[in-house]
Amino acid sequence: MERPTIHDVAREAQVSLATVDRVLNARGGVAAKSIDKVQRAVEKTGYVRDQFAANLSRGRGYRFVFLLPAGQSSFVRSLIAAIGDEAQRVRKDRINVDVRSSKTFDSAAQVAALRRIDPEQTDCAAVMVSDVPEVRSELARLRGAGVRILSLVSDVAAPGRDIYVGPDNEVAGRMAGSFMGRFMRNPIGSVLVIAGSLAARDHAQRLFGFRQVIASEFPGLNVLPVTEGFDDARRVAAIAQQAMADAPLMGVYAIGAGNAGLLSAMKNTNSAFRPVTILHELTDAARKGLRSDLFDLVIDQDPARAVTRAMSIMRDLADGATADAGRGDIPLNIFIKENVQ
Amino acid sequence: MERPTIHDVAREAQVSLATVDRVLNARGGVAAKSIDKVQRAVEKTGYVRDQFAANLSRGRGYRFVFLLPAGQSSFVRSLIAAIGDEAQRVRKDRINVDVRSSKTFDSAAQVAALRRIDPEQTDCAAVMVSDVPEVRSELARLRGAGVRILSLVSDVAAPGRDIYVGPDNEVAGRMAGSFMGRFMRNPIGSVLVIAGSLAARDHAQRLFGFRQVIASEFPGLNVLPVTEGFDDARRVAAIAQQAMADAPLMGVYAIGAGNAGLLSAMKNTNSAFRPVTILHELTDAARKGLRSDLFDLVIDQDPARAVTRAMSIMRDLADGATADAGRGDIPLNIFIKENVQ
DNA sequence: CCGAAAAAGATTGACGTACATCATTTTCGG
DNA sequence: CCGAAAATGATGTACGTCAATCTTTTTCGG
Repeated sequence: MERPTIHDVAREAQVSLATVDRVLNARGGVAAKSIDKVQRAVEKTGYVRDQFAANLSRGRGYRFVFLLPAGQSSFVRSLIAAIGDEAQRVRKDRINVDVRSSKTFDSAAQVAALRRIDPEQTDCAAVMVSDVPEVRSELARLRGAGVRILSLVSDVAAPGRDIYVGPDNEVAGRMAGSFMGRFMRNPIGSVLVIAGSLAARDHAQRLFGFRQVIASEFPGLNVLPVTEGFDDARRVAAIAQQAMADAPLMGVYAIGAGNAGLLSAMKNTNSAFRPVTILHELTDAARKGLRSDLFDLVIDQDPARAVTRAMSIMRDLADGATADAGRGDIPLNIFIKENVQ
Repeated sequence: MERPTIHDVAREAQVSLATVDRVLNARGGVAAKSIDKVQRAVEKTGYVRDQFAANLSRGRGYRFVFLLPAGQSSFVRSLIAAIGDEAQRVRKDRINVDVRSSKTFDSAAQVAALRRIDPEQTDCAAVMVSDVPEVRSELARLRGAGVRILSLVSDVAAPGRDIYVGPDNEVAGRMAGSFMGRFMRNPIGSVLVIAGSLAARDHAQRLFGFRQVIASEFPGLNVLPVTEGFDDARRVAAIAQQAMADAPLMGVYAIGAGNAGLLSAMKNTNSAFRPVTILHELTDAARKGLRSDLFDLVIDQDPARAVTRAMSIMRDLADGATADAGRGDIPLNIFIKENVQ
C-alpha cells in the first residue's frame, strides 16, 4: 500500500534504475522492448512521479510569467492583486511569479513584451493580449521554445496557446440578453449598448451573444447602434446621458469598463423610470450601483478564480501534463443586489 | 536572488542550523532571544519553508478524508466524481484522499463514521454532516487530536470546524427570491415552496433568505406554507401536482433535491400558464427543465469548485497555515437556459 | 563559584528523484 | 564471428529539510 518509487518500477520491469530513468525522462537510447517493460511496470505498480522529490532534485522551481495590459482598469488591478495573493500562497511550492504589463490594445507593445520573455527562464506564461497575427506568431515562437502559454480572460486563436483560461464571453452576452428581457415588465422598446472597443475579442463576443438572444427571444426590443466608450468613465457618461435624453430607454447593456460614468449618468437622470441596466465586472462603481438600485445585474468574471485556476493549470503544464480544453472554462458570477456585499 | 534556505537563516541569525530547526518546528528548548534572532533572520532573508523538501524529508504525504452522506443524490454523486478527479490530479503531490460515506440525516451514523477516522492516519477531514451537538462534539474531539476539519457545503457551528467551505445559503435564498419576483410580469399571487427537510441547515437558511426578500421587495406575493419533499422525486411530484391543482401558482421555489419530480409535474400540467420556477443544483433534471423552458433559473453550488477549493485549503491547513474565514466562501453559479450546456 | 539544567552547536542519515559518469553487456552489419 | 555501436547496468552526488544523537557552552540558583 506504500507509494511505489522508481526502485519498485525497476524491480518490476527487471531493468536497472538507469533505464527506468531514461524512459521516464525520455532521454532516448533505450530499446523499444525495454520502454515497453518499463511502461507496463509503471502501470502495474501504479507509479506516479513524486513531484516533490523531482523538483527538489532538479533544484528548480516553477517560473511563471503573467503578461497583463497596463493601465488602471479596475479589473486588471484586482487581477494583479489576486496574482499577488496567490503567488504568496504558493511560494512554499517553489513557484515564482513575475507580473509584467504591456500597453493596452497596443499589439506592438505586446509583441515587444513577449520578446522580453526568456524561454530559458520561463516555464509557463499566462497572457492577456490581443488576438492579432503578429502577437499570435510571437506566442507560437515562445511555445516552440518550450514555454507553455495560457491565454487569460481574452482568448487567442489556437496555435498561439496551450489553453484558454477564462469565461465564455458569448455565453456572457447571451445571459445579459436573457436577463435584460426577463427583468422587464413589458419588453418593448429600445436598448442602449455601450462597448469598450469592438476590436477587443471579448467585447465583440459578448455583443454577438447579446444580440442573438434579444433577436430570438425578445423581438419587441430594439438594440440601438452600438456605441464605444473605450473603457473611459467620462465618455461612457456622455454616451449614456445623450442616449437617455434622445429617447426613452428600456434597457442599457454596458459591455466594457468605465462604468463609474454610467453610474453618475443614472444618478443625474431625474426621470421616474429607470432602464434595466446590466453590466460586466464587479467594480466599486458596479457595487454601488447595485446597492442603490441603479444597476440591476452584474456579470462578473471573478479575477481571483481565474488566477487560481490559471496557476493550477500552469503547474500541471509545467509538470508535463497536457491541457484538456475544458479545464480552463470559468463560470461567470452573477451579482444582483442580494448577493453583493 | 536565490531562494534562501535554513542555512542562510542560520548564518544571518548567527545561530546553528539546529537552533533554526528548533525554532521553525517549535520543538522548544530555545531561549527567547534566539527565537527572536531567528525570526528576524527569517524576515530579513524572506525565507519560506520549501514544502517539497519538507515533505520529502518527513516521508509523509497528505492524508485527507472526505466524509459525505451516502445515497444517490445527484449532487453527492458529482461531488464524489469531482473528488476522484481532483485526487487523481494531486497524486503527484503526495496527496492521498479517502472518501467515506455515512447515512444521510442520521447523526448517529455520522458520529460513528467520525469515530472511525484515525487521527494518527489523517491530516485533514472535510465533512458534510448535520449541525447537531453530538456531531459537533465528535468533531471537536478530532480537532483536539490534531485533525483539521472543514465543513463542506453545509456548515457546522464554530468550535466543530476550522473553516467552512461552501456557499452562503442565506444569500442563495435571497437571490432566489429576487429573481422570482423580477421574472414575473406582475408579481402578485401565490408561491409554492418545496424544501427537502427543514432540519437541514442549508435548507432552512435558504428559506429564511427567500422569505426575507419576498416580504420586503414583493409584498404582492404570498408564500404558501412550506412543504417538505425529503429530496424524493415522487413526493416532490405529488406536492407540486397537488398545489397546482389547488390554486393558480405564480411561482415555485424548490429548495432541495428530487427535482426530477418537479420536472414531470410541470410537464403533465396542461395549463397555458407556467409558474416561475427556481431551484437548486444543476442536475440532469434541472438541465432538461431549463432547456425545455419548464424551469427558469437554477442556483448551483458547483461541486467541482467546492472540491478544488477544499483540497487547496486542506493542503494549506495541513502545512500549518491558519484558515482565514473568507477563504472558504464559494460563489453560487446561476444557470438559465442561455448558459446551460 | 560550583554544578545541574537549559540552551546551543555539530554532525549525520534519510527521503525520492535527477543527472552525470563509467563499466559492461547485447546487438548486428559486414 | 569480429568489432563498433547501441543498450543497459552500476554507482555516486546533489537538492533542502527533518529528526535524532551527541557534545559543548551558557545560565543561574543556592
